[in-house]
This record gives sequence, structure tokens and C-alpha cells, in this order.
Amino acid sequence: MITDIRPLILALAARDVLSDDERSILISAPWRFRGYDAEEEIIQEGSEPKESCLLLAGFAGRTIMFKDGRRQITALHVPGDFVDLHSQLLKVMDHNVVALSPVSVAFVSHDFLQGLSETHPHLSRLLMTTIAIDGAIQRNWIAGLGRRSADAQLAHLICEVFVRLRIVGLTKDMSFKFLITQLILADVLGLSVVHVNRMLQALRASDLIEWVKQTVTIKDWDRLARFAEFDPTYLSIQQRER
Amino acid sequence: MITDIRPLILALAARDVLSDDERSILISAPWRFRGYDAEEEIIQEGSEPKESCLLLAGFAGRTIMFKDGRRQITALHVPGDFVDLHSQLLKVMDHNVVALSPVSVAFVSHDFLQGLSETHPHLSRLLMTTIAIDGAIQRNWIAGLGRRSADAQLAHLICEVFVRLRIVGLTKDMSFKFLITQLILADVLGLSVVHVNRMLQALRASDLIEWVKQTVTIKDWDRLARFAEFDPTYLSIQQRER
DNA sequence: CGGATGTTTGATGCGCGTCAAGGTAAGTGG
DNA sequence: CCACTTACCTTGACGCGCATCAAACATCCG
Repeated sequence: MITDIRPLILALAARDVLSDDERSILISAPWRFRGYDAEEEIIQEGSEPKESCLLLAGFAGRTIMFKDGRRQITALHVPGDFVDLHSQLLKVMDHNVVALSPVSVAFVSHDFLQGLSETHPHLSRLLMTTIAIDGAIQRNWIAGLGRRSADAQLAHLICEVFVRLRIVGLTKDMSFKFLITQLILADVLGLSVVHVNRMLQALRASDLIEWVKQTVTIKDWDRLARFAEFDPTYLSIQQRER
Repeated sequence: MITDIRPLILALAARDVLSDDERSILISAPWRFRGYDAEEEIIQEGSEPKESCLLLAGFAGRTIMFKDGRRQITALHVPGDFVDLHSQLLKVMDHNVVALSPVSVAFVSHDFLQGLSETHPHLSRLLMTTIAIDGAIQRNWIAGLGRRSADAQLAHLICEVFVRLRIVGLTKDMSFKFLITQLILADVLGLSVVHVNRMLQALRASDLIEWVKQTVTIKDWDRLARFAEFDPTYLSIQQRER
């Protein structure tokens, strides 16, 4: 069981300066750790959580289900993401949170988080910022689902995941472990599995990416980013070394 | 020029109890009022606003532009909505905010809003909640763009707009003024104008809605909501009289 | 009255879904 | 250790939903 919350610290530090005090508050928070298998539900639609859930390892997603059994994944989470920080503001969950691969997570009580707003306002505000970044990512997905072609949308997702994983140190050169099946990818992109497969092959044929054994390698970042019209501004990453 | 911020108060009061003190703080806040014509940009992508913008009358939207000139509208705002409350958390705007009809708006400084978090924590938290509701709406749009058919997605949007307008008292029985062209609707739904037109006619033919002279009338709420699989939970409306 | 803006209609074609089947790799039990 | 299963990836055939192009209408406005 993973109990290292460093991904959160990396994710926050990428957005603003984190003091030592703030780091140690986070480290010593009353976390409750737990693991889930792929496809297990972490949080149910309609529930009223009293804790928020931080992802430490693996991939998770927010899913909205339709009556006919189809689903759409509305957010893809990487380690360091709070998957439901907004649950402290919204009482009832309007969607499920599902493990998309085996994951390790850490729960903290809403009470603890709300206490932060008095004792550590800057940190509390920084956490709110991650909610806003979530919103920016969602806007980008809306733009892509509405107006981008399937291949460009897929390319854009790969760019986004790469950058988000790099923030938390989960990339190696130009590649990363992506523990996601094409079926899940289809539910993210709003496409059929068949078409996802064909678009992946198109990107491979253009020599933009490689994807073998759950490892994605970006072979030509500039061309991929240009093809996807990827502009990382919306991820609100602080400029420094690059 | 409209300078009545009551829509905001109605929108907030629909989500939680608002004390008289909180109401008067909002009313006496240092608003700066202004009007815009349709298609005028209220906030530019890439700018770093020092104020947030409250919509008082008309419709506004957040738009993401593509290089080829096409656009996607990622949010549709009704009176009472803060169109860029998140700009106090995110430094750089990742999208434009555009007037979709003639609008009246009111700006408040971020400093004022941040001051609220100390003097009126409950109110401040309630404002944060509206950011989270925004996120919930966006998730629903993602689900619709990805998995719903064009007609169901259109029906869902009409349900959503109706409910949101009713909160701020802008519906009359089952109808509302919708100052939105089909071209704008196309950019909201990620469709072509032609197809939007056809889907509208389909809804009319099924006797679900009527749309004449910028006035939409829902002729059969239950059937429309069922057809769209509309469930208002995500709008976080307090249950009371109904 | 013309010109602009928005709505409606028709014809044609492409992007992506659906259905179906085969291929591969990993895990499971006898 | 091998048959069997299960999960996932890949490929092909076919059809529908929606885009695109083009043009006719309608409405409003100066």
C-alpha cells in the first residue's frame, strides 16, 4: 500500500510556492489510505461524502452513466490529483469516481480541509485553485469533444496527460506508463473502441507516438502539439526551469 | 443600464440560506456596472483580470477559439452567474468571455472578494460553491457531447437553461426568453447550424417545445426531461417549495 | 426599398458507429 | 505443462448521423 503523498506536494508546488510549514501540514494530515482494483467504484453517484479523496498512484476517472449502460468519463485523474475536492462544497455527488487501473488513494475529512481555511488560508486557497484548474481542463475537453476531430482530440489528450504526469515526476524522457485500455480511452474521448484503435494507429503511422505494453512514447513532441493545437496555459503551471 | 444585482442573490439563495447581513454586503459591494452588445468580448483570453464579472441581464458564454476560426462555447451563462469567478484563483484567462446577446454586467474587484473570506467566510464559501456548480454543469456537457445524440443533447440544454432561469425568476409558466441564435446554439452543442435547425424542428414536430420570436415554450416537461435523461441534481438546488 | 442577419430546405459525402470475426497475450485450472 | 478462458487489440464491411455546400426565405432595420 502506497502512503506517500508527495505527488500532491509536487502538484501544488507546480502551481505556487509551498512553504515548509504547508508541506509538513499536508504530510502530517490525518490521511486514511486504501487501495482499489481497476473498475472498482471509489465514490458513488448520489452519495454525500464526508471526506475527499487524493489519488496517489494509478489512474482514476469521473464517470457519468446513461440509462442504456453507456458511460462518459468526464475527468481523468493522475497521481497528485484530488478526485473530489469539490465534494466539500457540493453535498451530493453528481457522478461516480472509478479506479481506471489499480490505484492507491488517501482520504481526508472535510472537517480537516475546512479547518485549513482558518489556520492556513494560503494553502486552502491553493487547494481551491486545483478545483479551478479541473474546470479549465474540463473546458478544454468540451472544446475538443465539440470541435476537434477524433485524431486531434486523441493527440491532445496524450499531450495533456504527459504534461500532467511530468509535474508529478511520472515521465521518463518522452514516455510514461499509461495503464489505460482502449475501451477506457473510448469512454474518455466519446468514441467507439474501434475508432480509437484506428486513430491510435494513425498517430503511430505518422510517427508521432508509440504505445507498447502500457508505455506511451511521444516521438515528436512539436509535431504532436501542433497537430493537437495543444497550449498548456490552461494547466496553470508556474514558469521556471523547463 | 441595469444595476440590480438581485439575480445573484436569488442564485445564491437557491443553494443555501443567505442571511440579511450577507444580502446587504452583496448589495452594497463596490460594483462597477457596464453593458455590452451581442458578440462583444467581455474578457479576453490571455488577460489577467483584477475583477470578476457578474451577469445581470442577457446571455454570455465562455468561448475557446481554434486556429481555423471555429469556436466552441464551453459555458452558457444566465443572469445571476459570475462568469469568471475562477479568475481570482487562476491568473491567466484560458478562454474568452463573450456577450451572446446584449448584456448588463457588474464587476467587483478580486480584493473585495478575497476580503470576504475573512469577514464573511460563509458567503465566500457559497461563492466557491458556484464555481463547483459550474464544474458540475461542465461535466454534464462533456457527457452530452460525448455520448448523447444531437436531439437529446439539445433537449437537455433546454431543460437546463429553463431550470437555471427559473431560479432567478426569468421564466413565465413553461416559457422563457432565449436571446440566442441558432448559430450560437451550434457553437454550444458542437454541431453545425444546419443540424441544429433540423433537431429543433424534430423537437417541435414531437410537440415537445415551441420556439417563436426568441421565446421558448416547453410543451411537455415530463416527456422532454425523460427524452433528455435530464436529472437536475447536478445544479445543486435546495429542495423546498416545488 | 435594399442590405444584413438569421432561418429553413435540399443534395451530397465523409467521419465515425455498429456488427462481426479473428488475433494475441495473460491468467486459470486440471 | 497444456487446454481453456478471459480480456484486450485489430481488421473488414456496411450504414447512419452529422458536416458541408448551396440557395431560397423570412425578418428586421435604416
